[in-house]
Parts: sequence; structure tokens; C-alpha cells
Amino acid sequence: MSTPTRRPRADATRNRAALLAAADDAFAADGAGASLSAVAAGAGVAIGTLYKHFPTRRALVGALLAERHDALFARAEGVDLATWLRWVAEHAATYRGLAELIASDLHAPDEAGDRLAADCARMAAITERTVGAADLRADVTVDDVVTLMNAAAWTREQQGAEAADRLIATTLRGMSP
Amino acid sequence: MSTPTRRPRADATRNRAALLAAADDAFAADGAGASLSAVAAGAGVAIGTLYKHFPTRRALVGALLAERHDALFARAEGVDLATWLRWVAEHAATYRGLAELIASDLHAPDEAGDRLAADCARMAAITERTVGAADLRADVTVDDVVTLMNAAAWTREQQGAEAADRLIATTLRGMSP
DNA sequence: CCTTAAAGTGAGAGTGCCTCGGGAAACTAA
DNA sequence: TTAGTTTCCCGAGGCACTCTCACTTTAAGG
Repeated sequence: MSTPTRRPRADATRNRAALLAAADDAFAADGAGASLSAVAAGAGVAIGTLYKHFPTRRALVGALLAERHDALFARAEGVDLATWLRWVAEHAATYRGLAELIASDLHAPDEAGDRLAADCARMAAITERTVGAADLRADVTVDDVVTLMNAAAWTREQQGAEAADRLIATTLRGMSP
Repeated sequence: MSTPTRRPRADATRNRAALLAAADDAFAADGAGASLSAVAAGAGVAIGTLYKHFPTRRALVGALLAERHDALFARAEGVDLATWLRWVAEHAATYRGLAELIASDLHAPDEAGDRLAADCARMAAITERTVGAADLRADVTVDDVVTLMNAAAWTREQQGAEAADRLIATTLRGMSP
């Protein structure tokens, strides 16, 4: 079980970065379901290389979102619930179809090494903490808030930021004592 | 502009019915994105025949939902807002992916002869009427309620009936004076 | 029957997903 | 430098699905 891990090859590092950049372009333009062959082409790399670096679409999206997640979680400290929900909804609007991709993973068992699943768990933990700090009716559960979070993310994607913000505000009003 | 419309051929009627039945099976099993070749095969018909009857997936889904819609709209008379929202959410859960398919059509221009678009319009009208009859805060708009309706439909699909019902109840509480 | 228009057919072109065996290139150490 | 080793890249090819269209079949109506 020794780990004499050799330094990664230079071309591998370069290709990985090129793939991420191309994927960001493609996903921003065509949504999270954009053609992976197009991504590979955009990165100037063969399709096999893409799959070597990112075995699944989820892995690619997860890598792409990793930085954004870190930034999002870093500033979540001590923020109020309404703001947190707005932030998550805003984040979920990064690429079209992202809310569905992420939501569909809540049902799937999280494979080992899945960055996206880990980030979802972190997000759930923050949500739970933030809910605990909020003043809500006794019969409101964390699940209710998670439901609202998902719904707001989907709404933002389908109908824009204003509709999502209004949904959050109204529902939170209904949750307050 | 005479309409010496000949009676439709017997095999056409038969095939259309077989296609609808096969599509219902397939969509129920695999969601609204199920393979259309499989549907054609299930109906014992060539793929070209499917496309002759239903040029797009939307047309097929629309035809399939037509009866359900009629039933839904028929009993919507005088029902209260909360119930109406629950019914719509329940209806949207008929096939997986239905909420998205319908929502994505709200953005697309409704082509002529599109039954699904027409039904969406009828649904919007009923919603507007029901909202008018409900006792809500002055700053709540019909759009807010439509947003909730879509969100509840999506939630029902992703998280089940209970989560959707709770979202509806909580948000309506936030909308009441 | 026989004509005619409606309906059916299915190969084929296009697109996308994903795999796998062989080739190439970058490291490392002598 | 060079040989050895390991990592990485390549892209043809198998599979699935969508949608079209020139051609064939068949029911309807006289």
C-alpha cells in the first residue's frame, strides 16, 4: 500500500484544464446536458481522453463546480436562512439542467470519490445548521426547507431570479411563527 | 375550401390507438423521455407510422394527456386554491419528466394544433379564476401562484406527494393576509 | 372491380454515448 | 543520452436513439 505517487504528466494537467474550460463554455451555452464530444473537440482532445479524466458527466460537472462550491460554503458562515436559500438557488442556476442533475443524484447512491455527492452532503449540513439558527414554526422540518431549496433552484432555472426570490420570501413567511 | 373529408381509414384508427396504449406503458415505465422506437415496436408498427401520427414527442404526450386534462378541468369548478394546486401537482406526476416537458413548452411558442399548449392555456385560465376567488395578501400575484404550481409539480416528481403538499400548504400560509 | 388518396414502411443519415486495444509521449534512473 | 517504465492519449467501432423520405400497400368510395 505504498504511495510512491509520481508527479502527473504535464500533458495530462494541461488537457484536464483544457477540458474543464471547454466544458464550462459548452455547459454555459447548452446546459449541463451539452454534448461531450463537443467538449472534447473544444478542448482539442480525443473523446477517450475526456472519459479518462472524467468517467461520467457527473464527475465533470462536479469538478467544474468544486471551486464555486468552496466559495459558496466559505461565505455561508452565519448567514441567515433567506439569504442562504437565495444563494443556493442562484448557484444552481449556473448551468441549465443543473438542478435536475443534482436532484437526481440525491436518489442515486453516492459512488466513492464523487465530489458532487460530497458537496451535496456539505450543503445539507449547512442547511441544517442554518435552519437551527432560524426562528420557525415548531412543525417545520429541515426536510421542508430542503424541499423549498430544491423548488427555488428549479424555479430560478425555469422562471428567473425574481420568481425564485418571491417563492422563497413567501414560503418563509408561511414558516415563521 | 370544401371538406369532402373521407372517413379515416380503419387501420389508421387502430394504429393510433395501439400507439397511445404502447406510449402510455412506456412513459409510465421509463418517464416521458422513453424511447419512441420502443413505443412503435410495442404498438407493432413501424417507426415512420408513429411519426406520421405524432410528429413530435410533445404531440404524443399531449394526445395521451388530453383525456386526463378534460377530467381534471371538469372537476375544477369551484374548487379551492389549495386543492387545485394539489391536483395539478398530482397530475404532473403522471409520467416522470412531465413537469419539465410542460414547463419547457411555456418558453416555446405554441405551434398551431398543439393540444398540449391549448391545455396549458386552459389550466392558466382556471388558475387565474381560482386565485381571484381566494383570500390572499394584496401583493400576491397570479404569477406567484403559477410559480408555486410549477414548483409543487416538480417537487412532487422529485420528492413525492407529501413534500409537495407541505410546500403548497406552507406557501399558501405565507400568502394569506 | 378500379381508382385514388391516405397510410404504412424501414433503410439510412445524423448525433451522441462509451469502451478498449494499441500507440505515443513524458517521466526516471543509470 | 538512452533505455526502461508508466502514464496518458487516441479514435475507430459498437450501440442506441431520432427523424426523414421515396416507395409500397391498402382501405374507402364510386
